[in-house]
Amino acid sequence: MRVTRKSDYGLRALCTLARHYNREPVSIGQLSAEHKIPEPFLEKIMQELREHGLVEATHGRGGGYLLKKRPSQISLREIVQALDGPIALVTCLDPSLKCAIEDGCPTSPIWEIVNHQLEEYLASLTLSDVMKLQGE
Amino acid sequence: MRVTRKSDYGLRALCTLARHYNREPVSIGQLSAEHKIPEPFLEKIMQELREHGLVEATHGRGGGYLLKKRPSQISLREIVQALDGPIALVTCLDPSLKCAIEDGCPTSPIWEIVNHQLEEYLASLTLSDVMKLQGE
DNA sequence: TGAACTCGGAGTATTTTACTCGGAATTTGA
DNA sequence: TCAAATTCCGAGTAAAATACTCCGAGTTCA
Repeated sequence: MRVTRKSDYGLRALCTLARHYNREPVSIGQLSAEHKIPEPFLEKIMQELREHGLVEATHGRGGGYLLKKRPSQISLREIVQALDGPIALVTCLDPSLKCAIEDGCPTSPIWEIVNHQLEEYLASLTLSDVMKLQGE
Repeated sequence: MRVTRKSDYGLRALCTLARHYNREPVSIGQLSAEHKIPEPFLEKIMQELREHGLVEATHGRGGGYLLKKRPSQISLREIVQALDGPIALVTCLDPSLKCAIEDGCPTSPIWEIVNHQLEEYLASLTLSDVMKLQGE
């Protein structure tokens, strides 16, 4: 029942990018220094976020990453899905796998409900909510 | 973002025990056959559930497990906590560990909220809800 | 007394997570 | 035009968590 460190790190980095929204790009070096995240690992994370359309990168000197959408348009759900893959509380619910027990699985209905609830809740929270909570 | 197989298996086994509530105990052998769970693994799971007061065991021939409380008194939260440990979406929130970033952690407030929401939701669902959803 | 059970501790195998490494491509400034 | 600063990409490795197994001992009952 845990989000991976990738999602945790990713969210932290995105917070910084949210602060820099509409300003100069932020490099891996800066991001990893600010959040104490190992550089090469964060590099992978940012690449995945880019592949999923959450950030964009500019190459070369002075380059780095920027949010591709407004902070209020980026939900926790997108972030977690981008970095951890589909949200599936039990393997049954992972679309890339199939449930071992074809039918009459006694527990999948309840997990489906919980899973759906969780997804919706994560979808309702955005980077700007995260920012708002920061000062407190 | 996944519940371990222990919780998944545990819930399945508890469903069977719920059907047998106030009847004869059910052995590991029966439970593992019904749900196709490896016997020695299920044995461990049932032991943990017993240690957490969710089931009770009777030894010897004809023995096995029974629910210790009514199905409507056993929540998904208890089950998951018994088998997977504390519900903590990020390591920050695990009471047995401490957050690496002492203060000013930018993301822990939001995770705390999501975590709390999830816990409450799991607490609101009980074994009898799981049973009700089964037939459908 | 022996078969059908659980108990408890200590192990192992597998999978997932958390990272590292190195070389190529791109951009900018001196 | 060259060197520094950056991302890109593919392939790897290390560590940790999960998913199990094994075995000997204790209980209960017929």
